[in-house]
Amino acid sequence: MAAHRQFEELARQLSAIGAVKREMGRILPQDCPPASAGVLTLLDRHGEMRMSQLAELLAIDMSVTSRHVAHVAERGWIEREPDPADKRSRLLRLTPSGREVLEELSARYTATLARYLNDWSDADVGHLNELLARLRTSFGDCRPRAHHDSTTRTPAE
Amino acid sequence: MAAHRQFEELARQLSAIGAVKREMGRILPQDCPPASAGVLTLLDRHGEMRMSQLAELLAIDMSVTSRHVAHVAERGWIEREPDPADKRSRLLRLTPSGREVLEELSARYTATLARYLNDWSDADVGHLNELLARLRTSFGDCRPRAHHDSTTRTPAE
DNA sequence: TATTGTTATACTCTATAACTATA
DNA sequence: TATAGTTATAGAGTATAACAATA
Repeated sequence: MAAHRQFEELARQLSAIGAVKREMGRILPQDCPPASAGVLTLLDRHGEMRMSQLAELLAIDMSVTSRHVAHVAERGWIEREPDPADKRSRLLRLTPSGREVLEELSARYTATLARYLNDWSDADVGHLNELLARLRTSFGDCRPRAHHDSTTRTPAE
Repeated sequence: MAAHRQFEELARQLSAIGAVKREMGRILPQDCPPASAGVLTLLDRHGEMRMSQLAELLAIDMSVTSRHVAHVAERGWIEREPDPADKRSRLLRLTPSGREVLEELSARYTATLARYLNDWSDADVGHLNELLARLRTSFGDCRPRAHHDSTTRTPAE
């Protein structure tokens, strides 16, 4: 197990990494906020899925997911078909238009990272990716749980 | 330079790491949102400073910094004294009460990370810290710049 | 005239709760 | 009764612009 000091430093790094996330968000195309980019990316990687599955992958509440999905659906980037197996559910699927947006996203993301990280080796980026993935796994299901005790916050961010 | 594929993956990891940040935010004490914790932590690490310096360290606009600082000042966690060298500026300084909050923050952060990352070695956490610090350095000054072109967003997050 | 900091406004993101429709 | 999804409401975070005070 790691030292107290390392944990304090990690808390600080996590707090500060928001600046990088914001910078990445700034390069997105018009009408495509970071949340929309996340929805499209996950549908591309995992294929057709239901709202609840998407919310699980995004690690956010389904109510929030619903709005993000509505945003991309209104722009024609995804389709929402009723699930024949359960009429309460809707199956989400990328449209050709959505795939075009994804192409643009990919181009902008990689161009931006290639610019900022021009002195990073492939192994460096790979290692960071692995550690971030492991960090998320270690935190497991981070979505809000019911019954918080009254001494802790239940914030929004 | 790293491969296209690695950059796409990093973009995805950065997008998803928000879940971990939110979980860390949930364990903060009442009346102490993540932004307040950030202000207190930076004042502790770097000592007394001006608004503009704090905004620089937080990598957010000074207008936002002003509000975060007001929040912690209203709770008596910092003092704001006029800078004798420049009457436009105010020097920010932790109070004993602010240091007590910091003690609590440190305890909660480390306890939470120790729980989630119980199978991480000291070297693992250290390596992640190094890579995150390097990532932030590579992005340099990520705060918003004037004169964006019209094809990119200028979001809030 | 330029800079430091504050305030007003708007937008993004998220959580909780109430609601509808279906299982 | 329980579950999938939507909508309304509230709160946190940030950016831009306008403003006040000082350099």
